Amino acid sequence: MLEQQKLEQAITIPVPTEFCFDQAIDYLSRSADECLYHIDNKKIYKLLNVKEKNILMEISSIERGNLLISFVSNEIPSDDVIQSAAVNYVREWFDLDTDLASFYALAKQDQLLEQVVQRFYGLRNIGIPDLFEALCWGIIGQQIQLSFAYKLKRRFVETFGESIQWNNQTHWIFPSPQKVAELAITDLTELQMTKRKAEYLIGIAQLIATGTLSKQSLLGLKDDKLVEKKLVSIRGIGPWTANYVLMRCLQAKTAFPIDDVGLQNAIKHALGSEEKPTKAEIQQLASKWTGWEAYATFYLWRTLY
DNA sequence: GGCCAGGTGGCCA
DNA sequence: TGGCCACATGGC
Repeated sequence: MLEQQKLEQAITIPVPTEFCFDQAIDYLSRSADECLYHIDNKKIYKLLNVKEKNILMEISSIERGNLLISFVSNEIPSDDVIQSAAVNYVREWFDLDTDLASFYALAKQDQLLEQVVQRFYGLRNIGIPDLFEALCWGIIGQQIQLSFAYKLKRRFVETFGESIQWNNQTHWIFPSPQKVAELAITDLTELQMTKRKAEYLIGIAQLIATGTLSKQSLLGLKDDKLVEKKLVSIRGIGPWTANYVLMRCLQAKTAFPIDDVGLQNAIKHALGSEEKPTKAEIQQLASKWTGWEAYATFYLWRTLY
């Protein structure tokens, strides 16, 4: 009975050739402190807000590697708008619309990427489709170790986000810009954010809550350089965060956080070098990645964690 | 206890 | 533009 109800509501999403669900699962499993989705028995559970409702999705891999979205929990949407929002979210989250063939062709000829793409074949640039979440995650991660960044994010989400209970598990959704816009600095410094980070997060929440900044408006700009310029003009967003958000949220293939210390370390290890590469050396290496800088970065990061 | 972390803003030439 | 430097906080 229950099984039948699930099947009626399930949606199949076809996947491209170079897609590997297990790679996505491995990537998504990299931190025990991750709180914005839950993985159990190769199924991903993710709370999504559509039309003022929090809907719990279950994403799994079925025959031919295709993805299946089922809606679980109390609210099972029959609404087309909600269903298409879920499909769009998953397509963006797993970057299913990119043809990776030319990236792999390029990587085959590249000393740094050759081994890496073999090891992570089928890995997609797993994204953060929500702009506010992507910006916050970038800012939270500035200049601190990733393990601590996850802890800060968890505290932030569990303090100011919403949640539902299902199957003995709490499922969280990222705090809304409206909620964060009204916070005081001390609300965030109590979580052990620095004062400056607290200012950045609240400031950006206010820009989004008032409609001054939106994903749609950024995507409406003519090219990615303009988006970068717009983002960098916002307090708390420098070149690193702008490119990080371009690559994780706006699916910009040429986004390249060149100053990233993780990228430097990944290249150092890949080259078996004693020292981190200089910016000029990275630029030299990246000159062969034209059009695929974001994917190259994402795959190199993957070698670290 | 010192150095490092998926940096940024501000100041100075 | 490009180069310093203060900033804060946990991890190792």
